[in-house]
Amino acid sequence: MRIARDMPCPQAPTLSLGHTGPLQTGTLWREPAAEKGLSAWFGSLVPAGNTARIERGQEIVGQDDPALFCFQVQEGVVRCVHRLEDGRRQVSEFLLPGDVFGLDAGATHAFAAEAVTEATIRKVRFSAVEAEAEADPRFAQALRQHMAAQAKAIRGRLVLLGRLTAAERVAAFLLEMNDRLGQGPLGQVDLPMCRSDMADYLGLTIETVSRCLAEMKRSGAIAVKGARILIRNRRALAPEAMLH
Amino acid sequence: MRIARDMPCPQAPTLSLGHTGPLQTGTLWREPAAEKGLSAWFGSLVPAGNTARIERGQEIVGQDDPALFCFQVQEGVVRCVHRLEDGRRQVSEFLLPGDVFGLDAGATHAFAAEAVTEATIRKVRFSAVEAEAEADPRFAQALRQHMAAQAKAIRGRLVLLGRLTAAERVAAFLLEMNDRLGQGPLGQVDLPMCRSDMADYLGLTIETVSRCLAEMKRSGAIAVKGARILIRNRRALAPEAMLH
DNA sequence: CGGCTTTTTGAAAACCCTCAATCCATGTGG
DNA sequence: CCACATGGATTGAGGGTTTTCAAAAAGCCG
Repeated sequence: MRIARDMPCPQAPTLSLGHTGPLQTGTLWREPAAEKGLSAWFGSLVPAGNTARIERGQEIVGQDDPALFCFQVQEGVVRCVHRLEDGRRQVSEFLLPGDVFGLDAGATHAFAAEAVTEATIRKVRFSAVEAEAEADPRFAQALRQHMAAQAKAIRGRLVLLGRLTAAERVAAFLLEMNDRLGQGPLGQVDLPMCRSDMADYLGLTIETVSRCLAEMKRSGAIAVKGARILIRNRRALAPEAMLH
Repeated sequence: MRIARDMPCPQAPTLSLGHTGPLQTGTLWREPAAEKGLSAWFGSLVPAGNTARIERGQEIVGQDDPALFCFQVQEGVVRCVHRLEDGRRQVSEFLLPGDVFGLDAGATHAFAAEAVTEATIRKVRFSAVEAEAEADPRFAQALRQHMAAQAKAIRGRLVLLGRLTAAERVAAFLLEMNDRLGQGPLGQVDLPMCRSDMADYLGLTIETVSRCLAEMKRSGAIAVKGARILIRNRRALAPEAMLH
C-alpha cells in the first residue's frame, strides 16, 4: 500500500538561479499581440516590498489555506506539494524564478507550496490581480495565456505519470529541467531538488530514481555527480516514446 | 515496455445524459459575484446552429491541430486523448454535457477529442471568446474561474496517477462519475465509457480495472452489471487515503 | 575526524502487466 | 427461435517492473 517513508528532505545546493527563465516560451494563445508574458506583468503589479524571504523547506502556503494571495518566485525554487493523509506525497510542479503560482486556487489552495531552496517570494493579493485584469485587457489576456500554458503542461504530466516507464519519466525530467534551468554549457543540469522531491514529482520512489540515473550513467547517456548532471547524449533520453 | 494493445473501442450504451451536470460546482474564485458559470455563458455566445453531430468514436479535433476553435458538449460524452507514437494512450479528461474544452490549447491542441458516445458539439471560434472576454468583464471572470477550476481538477488527477493504487484509482473514478453524472437514486452509475477508456484515464490496463471492480463486488462495496454500477457502500470507496 | 543526512546498491516481495482463454451480450442470418 | 459471429468484459497463470526493506557508501558540517 506504499506509505511514504522519505520525508521532506530540504537539502541540495542552494543555487541562486540568477537568470529568470524563459517560462511559457512559445505558447501564445492566438495572436502574437501580447508580447509581455505574465511573469513580466507581475513584476510591475505591486510596489516592490511585498516580498518574503523563505528558508529552505519552509512552507509558503498550506494545503487548503484560503486563497487570498497568489505568488511569484523571485529567487530560488519552489515545489507544489499534495499530501495524502497517510503521508504519500505528490509534487505537482517545480517553480523557478519568474514563475507565478497559486492562480488556480479557487476558494482554497489545492496544494502546499514549499521552498526547495532558500527563496524570495512576492505575494500578490487576488483582488489586485482581479482588479488589474478588469483594468487592462492585455493583462487579462496574459493571464489567460498563462493559465492555458500551465494547464497544457500539467496535461503533459498526466501522460508522464499514467503511461511512461520509470526510465522515461526520469529522462523526461532531466530534459525538462535542462530546458527550464537553461544553465550554461551544453547539457549541464544542477538539480536544485533532492531525489525525494524528484521521486514525488515523477510518481516513483527515490530508489527507483537512483537506479534509473545509475543505468543512464552506465549507458553513457549522462554523467552524475551528486546534484550535478551532465547530459552526454540527448538522443538517448528523448527518443521513441515522446508525444506523437 | 507496455505497448497499447486495446484500441479505441467505441462501445457502451448510448446514454442520452439529458441533464446538464452541475459542473464546476463550488469553485468560485474569490467573489460570489459571477453566479453564471462558463457553461451557461457559452450557451449564449454563438447563434445556435454552429453545432455538429458526432458519431461514437469519431474525432472532434486532432492532436496538434491548430487551435481555431474551442468546444462545448451539448449532448453525449467526449474524451480527451493523448497518444504516444507507440500507441500508448492517456485519457486526460471526460467531458459531459455542458462542459467546455479546448480553452487551454495555446497554438495547437495538445490532445485529440473523440466522442465516447454519439454527441452534439458546439464549436466556438477562439476569436469570439477573446472578443467576448474583452467586451464583458463578467465573462472574462467566468473564463478565469473555469480555467482555475479545471487546473485544480487536473492537479488532483496528478495525485491519482502518481500516488494512488489501482484499487484507489478505480474507487475514485466511480465516485467522480457518480458525482458528475448525478443520476437518479443513491449511487447508481451508468458508465458511458468502456473499460479501455477507463483504464487509459486511470493509467491502468483493462484487466486491472476489471479485477478491481470484481474485488469491490466481492467485498460488497458495489454491484456490477456491465456498464451499470451500483454503489452500495460509499464509505468503502472513499476512505483512508483521500487528499488530506 | 565523527555524526548527520542523502544517495546508492542489493535482495526479496508486491503489484500490476502481459498473454491467453473463457464468458457474456448483442446482432445477424438461417 | 436458435445457431453463430462479433466485440467487449472477465478470469487465470506467469512474468516483469517497481516497490519495500535493509545496509553500505558518499556528502556535508561542526
